[in-house]
Amino acid sequence: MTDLEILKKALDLFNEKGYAHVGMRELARELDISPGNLTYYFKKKEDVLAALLNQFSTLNTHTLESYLQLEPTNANFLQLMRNIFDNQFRFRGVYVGNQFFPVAVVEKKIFDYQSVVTKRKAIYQEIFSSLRKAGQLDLDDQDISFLVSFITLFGRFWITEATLFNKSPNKDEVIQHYLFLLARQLSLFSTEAGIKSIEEYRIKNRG
Amino acid sequence: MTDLEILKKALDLFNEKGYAHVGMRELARELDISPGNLTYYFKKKEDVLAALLNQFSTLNTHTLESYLQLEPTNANFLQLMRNIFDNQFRFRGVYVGNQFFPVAVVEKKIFDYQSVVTKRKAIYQEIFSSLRKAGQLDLDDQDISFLVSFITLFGRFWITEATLFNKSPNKDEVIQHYLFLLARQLSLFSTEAGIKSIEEYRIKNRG
DNA sequence: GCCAAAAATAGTACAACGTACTATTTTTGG
DNA sequence: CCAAAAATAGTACGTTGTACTATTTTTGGC
Repeated sequence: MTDLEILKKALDLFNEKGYAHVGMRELARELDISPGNLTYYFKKKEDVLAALLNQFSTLNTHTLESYLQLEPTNANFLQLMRNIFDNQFRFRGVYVGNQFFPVAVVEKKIFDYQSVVTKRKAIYQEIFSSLRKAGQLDLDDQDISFLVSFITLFGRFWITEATLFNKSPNKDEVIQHYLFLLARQLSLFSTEAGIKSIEEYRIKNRG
Repeated sequence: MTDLEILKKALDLFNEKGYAHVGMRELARELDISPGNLTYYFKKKEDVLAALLNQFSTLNTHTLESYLQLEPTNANFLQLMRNIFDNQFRFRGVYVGNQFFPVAVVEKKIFDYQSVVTKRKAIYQEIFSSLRKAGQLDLDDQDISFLVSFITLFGRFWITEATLFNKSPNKDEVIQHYLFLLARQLSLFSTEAGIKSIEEYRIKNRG
């Protein structure tokens, strides 16, 4: 048995039933090991959650890095967001709201969520600034900080809204929906070239 | 002992510690009654949650009804949203994310959350339409449906974001912050008169 | 004002949970 | 080959939600 096998199965179960409704004994049973053995790999259930969050976080970091290689266009930005949305959908079971996080977070040991948020904000700030410089967006600094606040909240909670009633909604459908909303918001601050880029992205991802 | 006394104390505890971290025994102890007696009033912990949600829901309904008496201006709309934000802050402990709801929701017995969301969407649709008719907003039907989607997500999850790290943030501060974001979003679709109305609201509420 | 019925309160118990602890088996490396 | 380490299993403890029963208190009709 390896950590990765455990995390894979755990994520499946969390996605299916929700973190709160998956027990350590159940996870062990699904893995065909004893509960005692499971705690050998992860002493606390929270540790499983934290490990998954770290997986998710590094996945997003890679997604972001490959975006930063491309030229800054609205189309590329939307593609980035689609990829991130994909990641979020894959890890939707770890979006546990504010009921389980703080225990792990406030003590700042296993997963420093707060600093992740701070970094993410800085990155979006950077992204929007470079989209402005590239002539895709037409906005002032206040607009940027508004967009950053918007995308921080929107990009964090769309998946929660989407899975409130339905733990496994149609992936392409919901991502399409929320990406569409995001594109519309972006278009409100776009130059002509920026709007063109958004439309190009839309055409490319329809047919 | 009355239901209302129990709910009052329960909300206090939920706000302070989070729903998942308040036990039935603890709630009983705080009320100076026995656990057995508590279950006489609320058979399940979920029932406490559902009752609080109903309180919250009717409070919002009243808030909304008094708005509908006023003339449709952006200023009045922002005042409405401030009042709703106030309500949400007061009941922030019941915003438990998608971990505890579904059990009560899917079975559709104690609190039909899904229908609440549907109704709320219809109401916002109505509100934006009448703001358009009143010359406050300048938007087409697609814009309205965008704004409705925006405000549904934003209006649901701002409080979750605000309390992710800090269970009791400064109320006026956070409400000011998120109301400011909302006003900016609204201004993107406002007529001159609408923008004026937003500014009037802002002046009135700064002192 | 009594007294059965109802309401309210208390106490106990059970299954499930997270998890700590110990014992046992298997694998590893000099 | 064999001691050390890693991996696995088993057990047990405290806590949780909650079901159940017993007891006390309140109520309403005669």
